Amino acid sequence: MRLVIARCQVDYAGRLTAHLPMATRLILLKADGSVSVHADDRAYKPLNWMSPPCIFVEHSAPEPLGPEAPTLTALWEVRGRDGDTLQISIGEVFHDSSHDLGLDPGLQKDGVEAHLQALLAEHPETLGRGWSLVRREHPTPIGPVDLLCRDAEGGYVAVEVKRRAEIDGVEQLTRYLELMRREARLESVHGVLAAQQIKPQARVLAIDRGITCITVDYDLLRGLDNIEDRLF
Amino acid sequence: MRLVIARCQVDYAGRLTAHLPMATRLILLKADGSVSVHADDRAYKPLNWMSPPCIFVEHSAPEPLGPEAPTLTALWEVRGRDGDTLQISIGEVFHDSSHDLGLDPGLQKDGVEAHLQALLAEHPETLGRGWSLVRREHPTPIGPVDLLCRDAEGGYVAVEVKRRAEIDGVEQLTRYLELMRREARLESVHGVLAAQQIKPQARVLAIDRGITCITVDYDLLRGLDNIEDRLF
DNA sequence: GTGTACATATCGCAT
DNA sequence: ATGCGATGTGTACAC
Repeated sequence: MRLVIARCQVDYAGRLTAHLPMATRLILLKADGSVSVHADDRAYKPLNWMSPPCIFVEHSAPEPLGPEAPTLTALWEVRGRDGDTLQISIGEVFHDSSHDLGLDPGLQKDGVEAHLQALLAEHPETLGRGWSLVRREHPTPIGPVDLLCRDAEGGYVAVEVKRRAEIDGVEQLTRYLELMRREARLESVHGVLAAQQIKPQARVLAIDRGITCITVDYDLLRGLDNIEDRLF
Repeated sequence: MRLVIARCQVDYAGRLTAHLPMATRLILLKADGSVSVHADDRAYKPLNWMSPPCIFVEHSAPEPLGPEAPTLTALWEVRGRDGDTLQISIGEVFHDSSHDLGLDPGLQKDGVEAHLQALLAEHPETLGRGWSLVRREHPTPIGPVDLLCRDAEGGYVAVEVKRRAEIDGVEQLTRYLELMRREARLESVHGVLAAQQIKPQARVLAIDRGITCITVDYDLLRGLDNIEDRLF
């Protein structure tokens, strides 16, 4: 990884064009070939970047355009796979260092939607008394429904699981229901949106479409899971 | 901006929990208080981060847990606004430097959807012969339709503009059309999806719903605009 | 490879 | 603040 702090001017041309006037910034060159240009704010997103795979070329510094023009020390050009280009004109360099970081052992995550879905699959009774799981990832022609259950009366219920449900989650479940109801067996399948948090607008749309909203308690579900761990 | 290259272990707790084992990484501390932890790959995405506003606290180095345990030089804690925490245990430090970057003059973009919408608003005849613009951002109860036009016969047309149209663009326009058609004046409003590129699945769904798909040529539109610039 | 959905999405705008 | 849509979204997974 190479860290450069320098005055620079940046021009990107690809799906859009973008221009950064000359100013002092951090230029980050990673071992994967990627290049990113950071200002002194925004934790997550750089001002400009090029994702790998890409080709980095360093041109010799062009002659100054006039006696008043800033002296450039280098011109960097990064070419992406779709013909995207990132041109970085380097002025005064304040820092330039390289570091060998090695491979990262990687990230362990917990709490994402997949885990929530697994917990609900193991404990369908938390969605409704007497409910049982038919299968996870029940296939429909346009994609899998997260959970297919049966309620206490034996009726089918399609459950869409989200961490935070928004309007597109309702649209997604609506499409699934529409297609599932074309099957005789699932003609009267009911829809349930299960999420840790349901946005008000999503709730309104869901109710308008006869979809039941259930907010689930992730910590409670994890608790159930831990109790089971102790029992077995 | 402060750049630290160090062996570190990171734990994030917030919407999810995440753990990074001890390894050498770049820690970026920006002037806005944000913190991000980068490995030598994954392009511009940090492994962990905390967006501003957040509070940074440096604790004294804890005593080693045993004679074999790695010596920690510092323990950093970053607290976000929603109670998110990022804990960084710092081991050996290979680099530590600070730089004053100043405010960035900012980014200039061109070519995004807004521009495409503006060009189509100025040249509705490129969508259909004899078409005229009624208004941009025509309001509906659930949000504005990009363009409302009238065709050569005086019929209303609602146009959703996208750079690349996918299935959710069709859903969006469908919702707008459903609500617009509740108004007597717009009872028979027609739907048009206008985009530089339309994904096959989106096209199928649109046609199934009676929505017309039009691919627009951005460069051609810009050309029309330039010609106009010369004329006036 | 395409299509689909998820993300600690982030970001910007309007209400 | 919240809602909503766009993003040079990036990323993983299934078909």
